[in-house]
Amino acid sequence: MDQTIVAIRSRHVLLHFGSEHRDSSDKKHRDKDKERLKLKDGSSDKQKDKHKEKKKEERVGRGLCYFHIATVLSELNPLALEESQMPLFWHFAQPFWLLVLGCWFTSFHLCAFFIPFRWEEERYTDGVKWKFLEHKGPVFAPPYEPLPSNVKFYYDGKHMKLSPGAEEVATFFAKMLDHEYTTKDVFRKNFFKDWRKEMTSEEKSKLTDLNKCDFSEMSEYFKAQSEARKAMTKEEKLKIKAENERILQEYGFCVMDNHKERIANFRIEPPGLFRGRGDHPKMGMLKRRIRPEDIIINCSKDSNHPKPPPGTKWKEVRHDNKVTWLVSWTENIQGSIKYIMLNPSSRIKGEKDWQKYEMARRLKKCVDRIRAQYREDWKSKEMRIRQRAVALYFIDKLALRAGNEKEEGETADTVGCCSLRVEHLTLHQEMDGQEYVVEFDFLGKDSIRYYNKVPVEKRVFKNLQLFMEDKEPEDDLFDRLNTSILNKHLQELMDGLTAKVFRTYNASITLQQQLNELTTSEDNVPAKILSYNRANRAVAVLCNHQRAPPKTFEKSMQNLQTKIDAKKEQLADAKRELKMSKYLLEGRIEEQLMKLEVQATDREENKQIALGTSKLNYLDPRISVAWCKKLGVPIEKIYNKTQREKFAWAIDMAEKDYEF
DNA sequence: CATTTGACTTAGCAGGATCGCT
DNA sequence: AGCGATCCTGCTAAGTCAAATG
Repeated sequence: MDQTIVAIRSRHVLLHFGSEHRDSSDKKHRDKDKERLKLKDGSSDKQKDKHKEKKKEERVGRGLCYFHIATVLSELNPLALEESQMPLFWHFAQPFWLLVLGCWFTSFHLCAFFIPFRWEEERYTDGVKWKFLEHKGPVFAPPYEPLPSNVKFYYDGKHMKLSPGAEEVATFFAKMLDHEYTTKDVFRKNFFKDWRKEMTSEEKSKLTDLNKCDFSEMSEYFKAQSEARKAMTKEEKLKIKAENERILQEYGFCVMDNHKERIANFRIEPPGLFRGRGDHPKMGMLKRRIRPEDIIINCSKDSNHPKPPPGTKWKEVRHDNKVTWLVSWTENIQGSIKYIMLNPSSRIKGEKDWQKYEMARRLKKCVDRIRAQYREDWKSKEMRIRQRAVALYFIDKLALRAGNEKEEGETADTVGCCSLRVEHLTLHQEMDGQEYVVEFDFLGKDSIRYYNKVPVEKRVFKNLQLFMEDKEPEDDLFDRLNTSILNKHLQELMDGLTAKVFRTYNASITLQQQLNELTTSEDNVPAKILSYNRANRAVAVLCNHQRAPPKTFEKSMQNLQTKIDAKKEQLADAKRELKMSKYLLEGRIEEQLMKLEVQATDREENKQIALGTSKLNYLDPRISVAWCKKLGVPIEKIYNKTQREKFAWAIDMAEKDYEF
């Protein structure tokens, strides 16, 4: 039994383990385990008391709950704790038997229990997200290190020593010199304006023209630094790695309601020059350094509050358990709030993710009705209803985003469905032998171009003509519609329905259909994976998830082709030589050849498509898990380690017959 | 009611880490 | 072992959407 897990799986008890385990069915160990859940400074005593009160509340709720071994053992069944060292049985209020035999774990490895069961009400009512939250606060960006005196800055050909404040901002620019955008007017203008704000009055009067600034020595210095970093010895690199690990251990985790959880982004964003995506009017602006005085800490009252660095203060410490963030600050470019939150592997994120897919599955049940409804609405005598219906058709059919209005001049000019303008589509009565074709061409999120030619139904076409009548190109296509109106309508059609649910629904259902169509159990594993990637790709195309072709694409394709050719040769050789092992050898080479060819196809088809986004955000992971189980594909071939952590709930939950 | 704010998800990319070959 | 190719992770911008605000 050593190093193994004894777990009896009923349909409703699912266990998930870290990599090191220790028998904790022993009571002594159990107490130790409880100790280990605390952060360094500890807080479990207060917690324990609180938890007694909480027990009842936590048992009611609707949702997927997962617990640590300590939670399960100490909280869910205190009786069993006393009575038995061995398998614990307990009977929950409703017809679900939960059963746990034993478990191993150490303090450094999270051992998560996933216990999906039906609760009767909300786990926490009124939007309460947690009862206990303790963390160490953020890690700040390292302070600015002034340049050595031999690295000089020149203005109009003459050496000039900059004040530390001005120098720091100058280095930001110097580091970007190789980037194309430092040549852009808007970038330079914004940068120079913000740089001047950091200058002393003397510098301000001298430095009046960015074109006369020579950052080349700075730039060279940083390049040399990065070379030096690469050339470091193994020991030095190891030392840095160890230090990073130490920081991770200290600041990278928090305790939320008895779970030790990984924090997603515990490091504060360092200062630098803002680079928005696409044609952003604020590119080049100075993103200022965040100090403790800018930071709002969120934690529970009864926790050990994080301490600000010596000699500093937090802006505020609050105890808001209606939100999930641990730390926040206001960023100076857009004035928006940034947060430190938990890792996707955390309970709070996993639960939310699961809910998202459950919502999409609810849409599946009534999507026919909703489609019938919006088709009916194309004929409405009210313009606003027709617009709403056509927009919804696009969102459903093309998986467009909702398209909130944006403040003009504050961000890049991008649109989604509700914010489409007349200039973004062209109507073709007939095109390439098809009738009623709509040609879309606009920039969407992240200024990614959406280009598509879609045949639509006649009624949609006629409506579009109507909406576009007497309008200028820059006018809104749907002038009687916005996302708020649309979502209110959707809310009436189905509780909790919003525009983005259609993206999730259509993505997931597409994956499921494609997997069914493309894969057979007779295929070998590489062929199955090719099919999986193709199904994934169909979704990525639907959602318009693009990427820049990898810089090394052509070359890597060539290399692969070389390998294929070599393999073919090898196969021909083997066929010529009539040896005993002929068949075996041939078979093996053929298999290798096929593998390579599959790889080539896959890569070619994937040139400009990014699969990651849909995999991570739109595809119900249970579909993939079920597919793997059904076809005997190891889950590791589909999800890497991080992804398996994020989708642990699905991996444990979904059986091979799961249907989205 | 329109507008703003706040909290949260979704997004592509750069560069570091790891892999697999010679 | 060294090296290029590939994979993965961290980063942070840019969306969605509901609630707060005026």
